[in-house]
Amino acid sequence: MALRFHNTLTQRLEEFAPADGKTVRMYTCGPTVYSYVHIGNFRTFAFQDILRRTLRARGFLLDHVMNITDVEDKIIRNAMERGLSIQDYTKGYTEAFFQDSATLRLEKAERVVFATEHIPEMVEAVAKLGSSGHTYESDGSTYFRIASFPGYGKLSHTNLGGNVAGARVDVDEYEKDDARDFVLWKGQKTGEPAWDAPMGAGRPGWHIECSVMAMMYLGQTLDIHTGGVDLVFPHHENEIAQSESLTGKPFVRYWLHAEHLMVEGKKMSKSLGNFYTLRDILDRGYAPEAIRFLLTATPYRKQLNFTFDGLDAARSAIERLRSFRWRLLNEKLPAGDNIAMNERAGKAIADFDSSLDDDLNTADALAAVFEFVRDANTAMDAGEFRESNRHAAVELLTSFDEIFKVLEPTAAEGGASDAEIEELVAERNRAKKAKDFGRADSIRKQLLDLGIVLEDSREGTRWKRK
RNA sequence: GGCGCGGUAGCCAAGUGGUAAGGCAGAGGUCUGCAAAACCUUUAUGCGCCGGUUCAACUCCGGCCCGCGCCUCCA
Repeated sequence: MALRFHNTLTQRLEEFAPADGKTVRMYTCGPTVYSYVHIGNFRTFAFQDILRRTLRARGFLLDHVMNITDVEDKIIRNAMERGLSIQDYTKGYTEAFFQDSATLRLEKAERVVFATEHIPEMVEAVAKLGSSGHTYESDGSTYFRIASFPGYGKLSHTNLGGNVAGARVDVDEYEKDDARDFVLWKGQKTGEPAWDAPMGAGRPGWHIECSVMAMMYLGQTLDIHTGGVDLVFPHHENEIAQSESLTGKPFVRYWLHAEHLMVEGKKMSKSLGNFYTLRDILDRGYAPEAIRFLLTATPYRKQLNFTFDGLDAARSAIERLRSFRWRLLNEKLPAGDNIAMNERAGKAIADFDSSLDDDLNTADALAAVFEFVRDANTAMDAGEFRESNRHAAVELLTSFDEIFKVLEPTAAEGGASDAEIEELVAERNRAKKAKDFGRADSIRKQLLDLGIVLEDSREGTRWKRK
């Protein structure tokens, strides 16, 4: 079955292939670095990571651009309050974002681009929109006139010509012809950082930033553009209006949007204050893999309610997979081959792949893996899993972990070294052999206090960090 | 009000017009110096509610109720 994605533009499941058949050109709206991003933001970035890895597993090359918005109202306000340049203010948050992403094992986009490094191109785009009659100036700022773009609303499927009764549109705050017109270029106010431009000193609006950088690196029509659902309107709608007004060509072939991470039934957000940063959760002793698993195990188009119970469940689920892998790699197995078992593994891999092909159905993909783990464990217990079956099973785990990336534990900082632990385990095994169980138990206890759990088996003692 | 997503076991969560995946948690059992791990059994006569179509619907159609999101910066 072919790879299929739900396209927000058409509201349908569509077969996907890059326009050139080989390289997927995709753009992701990255963070605005005015503070730490929270794990709700990371839900979307984790989805993009699953997307990247799946595309590559299908043999495509990637040219993925992620922007960093490093000039914006909150950044300017906070930087000015602290007497810092916007560069100095954003630097730490940008680095923290990269660090947190790496901690969650998110691949870095092929190109990470900064808004402040593309101002001339944005100025040029605004000027070009002006010369083609899409803009107007008001109070020093330049606005995009929505009425000049007939397709406006096609992504969010809203008819903006009608009334907006009930919507909280505060018209008074703006000097715009139409409440939905949006700013392309913000005129400088006293003391604010600004760049020179034909339309007056100022700074770019958020929307033009993404259009310009996306098309500059990826061409006039992108294969994929992703973000959270809250960006559908107005951000992505505005990107379409600007971009297509500039080029006359479709801006994006496939729009993919991730649903929100919820907390106690509400969207996790800075403004509600109900958010956790990655650091908050790591401080509570959870491993990054558990967080990654939780964020990715629920398909991206479904709202995901974040709970610590959910994190506990994720931790246990990963542990089950790791235990199976340990057994697969270490247990002595009867010689030979069990053809049925190889076929079983092959079916699991096929199911895993086709689930991901189906709009990245991670929950279904995981089910294929866990079902195989149960069957393989059962076969091992019965002596029906043979030496030569290892290969196919390892292949499944490899396919799985190329996407989910949770099997390798994150190395603990500090604490006992592997060598020290091995020594204690060896000593305990000597004590066990001598039937000195008191000594053996005290070593078990000692290691447990260090966060090390022991599991005895016929093949020896396995240890793992809690 | 408009647009969108969703309501499946204690929790999380797949799914199909033909009789409910998977994970976590719980209970009982096997194994075990201890402890784990693993395995087995067990936990939804029912998939928000009401109608309709059908031999058959959780799955299709109609209506309704509820939750969430967007419509303002926002992943």
